[in-house]
Amino acid sequence: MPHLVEPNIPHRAMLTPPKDSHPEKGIVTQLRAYLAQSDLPEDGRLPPERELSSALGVSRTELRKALDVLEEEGQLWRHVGKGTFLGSRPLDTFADISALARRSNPAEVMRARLVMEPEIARAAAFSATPAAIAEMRLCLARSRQAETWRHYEGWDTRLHRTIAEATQNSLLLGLFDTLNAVRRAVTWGRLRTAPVRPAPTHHSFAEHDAIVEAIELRDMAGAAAAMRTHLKSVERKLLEQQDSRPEDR
Amino acid sequence: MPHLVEPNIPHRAMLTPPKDSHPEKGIVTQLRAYLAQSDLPEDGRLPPERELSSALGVSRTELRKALDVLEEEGQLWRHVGKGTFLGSRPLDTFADISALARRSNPAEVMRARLVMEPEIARAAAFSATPAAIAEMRLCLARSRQAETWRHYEGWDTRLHRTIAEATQNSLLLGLFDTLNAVRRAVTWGRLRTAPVRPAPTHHSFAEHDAIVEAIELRDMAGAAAAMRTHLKSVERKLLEQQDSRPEDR
DNA sequence: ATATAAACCAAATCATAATTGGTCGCTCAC
DNA sequence: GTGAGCGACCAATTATGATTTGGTTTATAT
Repeated sequence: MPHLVEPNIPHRAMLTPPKDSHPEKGIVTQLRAYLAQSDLPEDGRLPPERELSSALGVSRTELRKALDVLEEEGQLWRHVGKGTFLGSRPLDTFADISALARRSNPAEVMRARLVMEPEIARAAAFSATPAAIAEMRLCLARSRQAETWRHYEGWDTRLHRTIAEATQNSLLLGLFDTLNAVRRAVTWGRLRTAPVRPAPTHHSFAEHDAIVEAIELRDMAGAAAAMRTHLKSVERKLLEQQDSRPEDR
Repeated sequence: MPHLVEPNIPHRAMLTPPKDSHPEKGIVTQLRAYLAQSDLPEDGRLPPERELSSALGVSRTELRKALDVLEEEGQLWRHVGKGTFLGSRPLDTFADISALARRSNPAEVMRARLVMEPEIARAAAFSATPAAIAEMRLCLARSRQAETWRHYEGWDTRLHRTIAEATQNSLLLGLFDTLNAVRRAVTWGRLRTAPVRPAPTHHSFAEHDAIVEAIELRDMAGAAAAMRTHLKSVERKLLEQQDSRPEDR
C-alpha cells in the first residue's frame, strides 16, 4: 500500500502570497514561472500532479485548474497513465496493427467494415478493370468449390481485397489492408474451423454474386448497397454465434 | 524457480513404431495427417513443439525436421516466442506511413477522404456524446478566431479528428489517423504558411457548421452529405491550386 | 458556497515470470 | 563414427500483476 499517511509537515499557509483578487490566475502565473525556470527532461514531461501540487504549495484541485488553462491554450497536453507534457500532443499516428487490435473488438471491426467496404465497392464499380472483374469471378467460383471453411475464407478474403484493388487507389488499398490485418488479429472466440465445407446455400454466395454483378454493370449505388447487405448478413451471423456461444475468452 | 527437475518418467523407447525406411518422411506425413484432422484455432496456431512432439510420440528433433519441410513448402511459418502457424507468413502489415505516402498522391488522398469521412460523419451523428459535440463547437469557434493559416489548419484537423473520435470506434479512429498522417506526408511540401488569416467568408466555415449541426441533430444522412459537400469544396480548391501552381512534390 | 483532502477509477507503464522457437552439448545405440 | 534423443540454455515474445498517473467523486471543513 503506497503513500500511507503523509508525515506531519507544518503547513505553509503563511508562505502563500496574500489573497489575490483572482487567485486561480495567480496559480497560473506561478505555474508558468515554474515551467520557465525548471529544466524539464528531454520529453517535456513535468512531474505528476500530486508532486507538483505539494511542490508549489497549492492543492491538487487548484493546480489542475491552472493546468486546464494551459492545456486549453495548447501549451501542454495530458494523458492518463502517461503524464503531463509540454508542447502539442503527438498525433499517435503509428498505425501499429497489434496495438489497434488490442484496443479493438469484433463489433468495432464489423462497424468499420460497414463504413469502409460499401464505399470501396462503390469506387470499384467506377474504376474496376475487366481483369479485376475477371479475378473477382474467379474468387466467386473458387469459394463455391472450397472444401473446407479455411479454404473458403481464403477466397472470401481475396475477393474483398480484389475489390479494394479495383479502386486503383493505393491509399484506400492500404487502409483496407490495415483493417483486414486488424480483423484477423482481433482475438475473437475462435470461429468456425469445422472441416466441413460451406453449404451451397450459404448466404454469402448469392451476396458476393450481387456485389460483383453490380460492379460489372458499373452500378455504383448498387455495388455499395450489395456490399452493405452482405456485411450486414455477416454481422448478424457473427452476433448469433456470439450469443449462442457465450464462452468468453 | 520453474521446472526444477523432471520427475523420473520411464522411457518409452519401446513404444516407438518400428523402424521405417524413410523415418523423416513418415513423420512428415504423420504431421500432415494431424494438421488435417485436428481443428486448430482461428489464427492457425498449432501447439508448441514440446507438446506436439510428445503428442505425436516423436522426438522434438524429428518433429522440427518435419516442420522444416512444411515450412520450406510454405505451408506454415514460425517465429520465436510467438509459435508456429499455418498458412503464409503475414506480410509485415505495419501500415508504413511513409511507404504509403510514397505510392500515393494528393488526388488519391482526397478520394480516400471522400470515401471515409462522410461515412465517419454518419457514424458520428449516431454515437457522438454531448461532450464530443461541445468539442466540435469549440473547434468551430477557434478556427474562426484563428489568426494564421497554421492555427486554422490546427483547429480544422482537430475538428475532423474529433468527429472521428465521436464514432467511439477505436479502429475507425486508427484508420482515420493513418489517412491523416499520409495526407500530411503527401502535402508536406506545399503547406501555405501565409501569415494572413483565413477570410471570414472562407467556404469551410459554413460547411463545418453544417456538418456539426447535422451531427448534433442526429441527422446521419445529413452529416454524411454535409461532409461530402465540404470535402468536394476542398478538392476543388486543391485542384485549382495545383493547376495554377504546377509544381509537383 | 468553495476549497481541500482523501478515496476511487481506468488507462498506461513497469517489472517479473512464463512460453516458445532456435541452438548447443552430451550420451547412447548401432 | 554417425546420427538420434535428451536436456539445458538463449533470445524474442507474451502473460500477469503491481504501480503510476490523470480524471472524477465524495465527505468534510472553513
